[in-house]
Amino acid sequence: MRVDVGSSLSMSRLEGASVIVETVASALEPPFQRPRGNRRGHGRTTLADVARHAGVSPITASRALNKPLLVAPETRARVERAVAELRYIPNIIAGSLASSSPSAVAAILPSLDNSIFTDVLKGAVGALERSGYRLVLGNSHFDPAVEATLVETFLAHGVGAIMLTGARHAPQTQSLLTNARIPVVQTWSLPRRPLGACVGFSNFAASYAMAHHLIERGYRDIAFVSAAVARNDRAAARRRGYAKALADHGLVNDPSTTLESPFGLAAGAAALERILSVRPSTDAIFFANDVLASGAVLAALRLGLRVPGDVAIAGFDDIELAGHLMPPLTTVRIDRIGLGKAAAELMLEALAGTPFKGRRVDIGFEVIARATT
Amino acid sequence: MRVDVGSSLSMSRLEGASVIVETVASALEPPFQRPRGNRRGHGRTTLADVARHAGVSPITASRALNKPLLVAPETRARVERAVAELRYIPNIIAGSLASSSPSAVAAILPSLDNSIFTDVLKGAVGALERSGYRLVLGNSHFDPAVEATLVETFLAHGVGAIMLTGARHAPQTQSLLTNARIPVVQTWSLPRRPLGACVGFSNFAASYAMAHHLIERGYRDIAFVSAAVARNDRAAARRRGYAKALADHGLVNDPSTTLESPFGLAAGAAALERILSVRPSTDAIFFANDVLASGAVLAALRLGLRVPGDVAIAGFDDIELAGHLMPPLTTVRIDRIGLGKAAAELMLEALAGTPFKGRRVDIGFEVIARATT
DNA sequence: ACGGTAGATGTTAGCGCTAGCACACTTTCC
DNA sequence: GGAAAGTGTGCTAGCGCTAACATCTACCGT
Repeated sequence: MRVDVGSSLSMSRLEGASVIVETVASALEPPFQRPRGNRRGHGRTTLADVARHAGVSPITASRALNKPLLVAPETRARVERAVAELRYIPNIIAGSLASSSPSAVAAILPSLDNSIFTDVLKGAVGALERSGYRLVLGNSHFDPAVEATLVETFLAHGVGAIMLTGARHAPQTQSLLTNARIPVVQTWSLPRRPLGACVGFSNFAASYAMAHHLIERGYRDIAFVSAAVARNDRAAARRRGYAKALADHGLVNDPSTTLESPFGLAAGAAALERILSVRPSTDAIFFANDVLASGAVLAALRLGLRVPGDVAIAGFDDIELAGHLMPPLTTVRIDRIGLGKAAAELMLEALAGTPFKGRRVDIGFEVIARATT
Repeated sequence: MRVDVGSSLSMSRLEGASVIVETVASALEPPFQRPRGNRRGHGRTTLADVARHAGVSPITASRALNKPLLVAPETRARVERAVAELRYIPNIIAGSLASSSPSAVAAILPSLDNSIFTDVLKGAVGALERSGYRLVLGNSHFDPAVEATLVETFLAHGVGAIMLTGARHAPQTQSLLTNARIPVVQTWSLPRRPLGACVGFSNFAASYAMAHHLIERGYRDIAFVSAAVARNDRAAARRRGYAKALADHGLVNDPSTTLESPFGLAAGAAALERILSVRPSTDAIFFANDVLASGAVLAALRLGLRVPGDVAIAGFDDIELAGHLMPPLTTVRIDRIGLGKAAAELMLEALAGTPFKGRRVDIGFEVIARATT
């Protein structure tokens, strides 16, 4: 295994000491003995310092900060004053080691380039806001091996729950997760037998619906572009939904106009040009994500192609840009913020003890017919 | 102080145990005594278990994993086998408490909605990849109070260095940072007296250059739109640069066409309409970020306005969309990935002991004249 | 042969914090 | 009025891991 790159996003709650501006920490160093062999030379203020300053035991100081209701108001006030005067910053590392209770949950996203994932994040952060759990985020770059390493890292850091994207994961990921016995939420799709719970929608059905919409509009010579299906089970499901719709209506599904594409506006533009050169009779292109579709719409404008006159274009996701394009893009709307929120809430419920295993939350989808079809 | 929402992105290095697929952990639980009063009922495999299984002392097992060169190859192999067989996952929390050495650095960004910040992230993650430090990311939502709380949280978590966005910070942030005595890198601007080091460019000069470009092209009735300057020192500096350029060329700087705007394509569109209604004679609009400018270009297309015929539009940042618009957007290019990389490298150097304080790295800017002006 | 040095492993003592219990010292109740 | 049930605080003993030192073995040169 090699170096792994991940990323984490955390949300946290921290009681802040009001800050006294003068520097007092060293002046107030207690004159008492330090245990010999004390290794910390850096002298960061500890809870013991605070306790001494407040004239209470360390455990009382700890309680005053973490379980204020168990401490007499007057004692608590003394501790709080000591905290402020010493500019005490708790050592959360030590705290969570001692209590061995998770203080964070993790989410692993395949990318941060696409705003669809940051929207999910937004929803999750919102739901976690008042929970007391931080959210740590990993970026798997659509690589199952990186995902597995991230899972391992997060387990090593003691997260209480993990949110994954998609239904397909490395065997190692699954065994790590099973072994760790922590709640897992899969997002963006609805596996029949989720690892823990899942929140998503039927990518197959959504894609089928969009393909159906195109066929209904009268398009007959349709092309399809998605991300590489090998690394992306959502893209794979969308391609299946598209293929099924074509088959159900007796249309040919030409493999030469069923493309896999990298990500980005430029890639969408390239796919458009490629398809029109491979098969000029194409009358509609269904892109399995809006960034590609937007790239194509913008390219059409540059090339002087009329949309949908010369070629219709449909997308998937309903990103902000979709509605601002000229013409505005037909797409499939997914409530990404709701998805993130639901996933986070499932994790919180699981951490609170609610039965969780096997729950499947369908957030649905909506075909938004705008002007590119 | 209140609940704080942040976010973190981490990059990490973790030696992975090769995984044996059958579940062996419980079967291999050592038959030996457990110290009485052991509080952990969950039975996660510890390093002590591994050591026992390998027939060595815990410290040797620790060394075999963390300082392999200090351990005889044969012993190391035994430990590694034990790790694999027991599916041992190290407890990083405990490790970093014991060693009290930082294992992460933090970056605080004002937003994840704008791809310019995720680009910086990309650069930073790249530089940190092989360093052994994780990167933790906080999202301040352009709020200095949230930033202060994030700083506090990160200090509580023991990060070794912090990267901030912009030059302006709450007094509390500054005092926390001074007190913590850890390296701080400020990004996106070049304060004369940085808290630690800084990496950025002159927002004033870049903005001046773009305004100069517009004036040079013959535009005389120029408007300016930026984010709210009160919460964004970069926007403030850009507005000053714009104003200076106008003044230097004897042009009027009409306050009624100097706008502050929320973020997003829709906001850019609204700003365009607002300016053209307030002052129909406006011949150019300089947007201090590309998302607003792009929203305006797209809106112009919808409204049937010719760009630059009816109104010229300039942006700032050079996001991907800028080059794909029709017409492609004139903007200021910033090497954001390079910025993130340089900032991360500064942190690493500081952690390695290189003198650091006061270093100012100018990454420059480049006016990209495309077709909207 | 000897101390000397390097290499490999173990012993001890915490890192800073918090469960779990123990211990006053109330307050409440029949 | 005495047991029962709080309330507030402190002590002890770790959480799982690792720094620092101590050992304990080769192996070295002179």
